[in-house]
Amino acid sequence: MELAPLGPDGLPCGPVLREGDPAEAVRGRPEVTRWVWRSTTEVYPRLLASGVRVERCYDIEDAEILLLGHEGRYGEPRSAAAALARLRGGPVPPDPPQRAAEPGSQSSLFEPQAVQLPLTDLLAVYADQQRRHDATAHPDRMRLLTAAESAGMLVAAEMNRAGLPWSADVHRRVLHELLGERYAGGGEPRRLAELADEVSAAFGRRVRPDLPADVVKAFAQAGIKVKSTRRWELESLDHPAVKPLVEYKKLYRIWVAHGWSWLQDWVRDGRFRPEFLAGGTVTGRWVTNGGGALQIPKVIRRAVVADPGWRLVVADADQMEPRVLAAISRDPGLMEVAGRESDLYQSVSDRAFSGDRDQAKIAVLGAVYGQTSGDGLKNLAALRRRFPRAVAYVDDAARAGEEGRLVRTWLGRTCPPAAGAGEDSAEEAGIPQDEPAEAPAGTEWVPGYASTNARARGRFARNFVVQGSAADWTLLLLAALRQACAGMAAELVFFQHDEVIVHCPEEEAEVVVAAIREAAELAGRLTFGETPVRFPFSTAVVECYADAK
DNA sequence: AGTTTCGGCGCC
DNA sequence: AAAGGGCGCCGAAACT
Repeated sequence: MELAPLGPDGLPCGPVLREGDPAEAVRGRPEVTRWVWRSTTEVYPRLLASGVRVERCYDIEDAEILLLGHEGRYGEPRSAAAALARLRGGPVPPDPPQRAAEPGSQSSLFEPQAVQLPLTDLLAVYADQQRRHDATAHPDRMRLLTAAESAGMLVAAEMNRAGLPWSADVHRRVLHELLGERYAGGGEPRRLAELADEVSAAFGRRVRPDLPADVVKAFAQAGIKVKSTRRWELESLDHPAVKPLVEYKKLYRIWVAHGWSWLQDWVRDGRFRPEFLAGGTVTGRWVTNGGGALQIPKVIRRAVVADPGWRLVVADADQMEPRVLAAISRDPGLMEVAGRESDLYQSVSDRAFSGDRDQAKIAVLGAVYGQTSGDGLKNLAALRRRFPRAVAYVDDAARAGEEGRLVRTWLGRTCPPAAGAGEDSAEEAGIPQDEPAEAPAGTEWVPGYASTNARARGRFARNFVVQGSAADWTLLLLAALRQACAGMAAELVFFQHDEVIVHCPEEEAEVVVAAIREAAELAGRLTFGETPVRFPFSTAVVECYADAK
């Protein structure tokens, strides 16, 4: 378990530590504020378990992933051992397979470790990575990115240790209200059984509402053709089974995903402990392993309750994605509306949609997501007239994605040419891969030239630059907020894309609220440089998560 | 019997 | 009215 101290200049300042207890090593060098190590997820939980916190770190393997991506070498093994092999010219070892998380296990604590490198080798990789930062398009931003993501990994490890305060009693009460009594044998609870009976009665025969094929067949026998049993499609039908069916599906979902067995598996000692993983996705958004922590249904949030005398500070970034688009595109009009803290969609609609906020919101999100039909597309033209640079920015990204070129976030996180949008998976599924059709040279890009897969890549890339740059910003936000909370009892306990929860004693709550505001503005300046764009948060100080907003 | 994919839906 | 991005999770269905 090798780690080395870094001086203020980013250079190793020995002596270095080869083995033994890393906690002792860190304790022995209190003047060191930054450590370099192979993997935060393997080192830092052990440090925390020993009561040791570090201010900053540099994660070699995480930086390797980001640098390989930036260099357009996405498929290559990203372990420190692989990086060293590339540096020294030896055979490159493949990455070890990933392992799924078990409920309630602090997985990375006592598991077999990946290949360890002697510290001198690790530092050779580190030095090489520093050189590779210099070779990127924006070295300062790339340095900020690897630093920010390392900081995010510290935050994630600390959140994993803290856990989200969770009242099992409240959770059980909510489940009982929604689902009714449980029956022995683990079958459906009362309310679901009743709804299933109503569905069957409406069809005149036994129908299992949880089986899409059965439901489609039942509608066909009733003379109604449906392509799927998605809710929006069902709700357009005129049939007595629709209402209980939709209600069943909603409750069924809660039962299977956040019901009694979930509670049994994931909540212990008043805490829900998912495993947060910073940088788990191509876009830089976080993921969680186990427990569906980023998909807690609104009704279940009733169970997130602060400890006695403590509060939850729930903070939600206001219209994050269009504000980020303003900052990265530097569209004058969009920067102007994003320079105010007031509702951005309302401002956009005042300018381009005669005050219809919903239309403006649909148009903006449609532009960011690459909507191909419907009202969003219709309103895209109005958006393009008023905010031409902003729309051009995402259009350019989409075209680059279609053509297989690299696309980057503001700080330099790079979208692989065929990631996510299905080129690989489509290929594995046997879908023919037609070449992206080229628009005639000199013509302006229009949708429709490209193949289906290329268009999917385009939508991915379009969204990537916004969603990913937003993730860049939130990493710096978290880092700043973590630092602000360092001297207090306050703990970060939850993070979900544009929303953060801090658990703190009641008397610290107002300080935390202010800290969030300051961290957001600092993160904006650090990430995007001088920009008029503001990044306001809605904050609520509550005892129960469900009472926020 | 064990593993992978699919359909659907939760959150942003 | 109904479609675009990301992710995880579940049971069933479809495989090997």
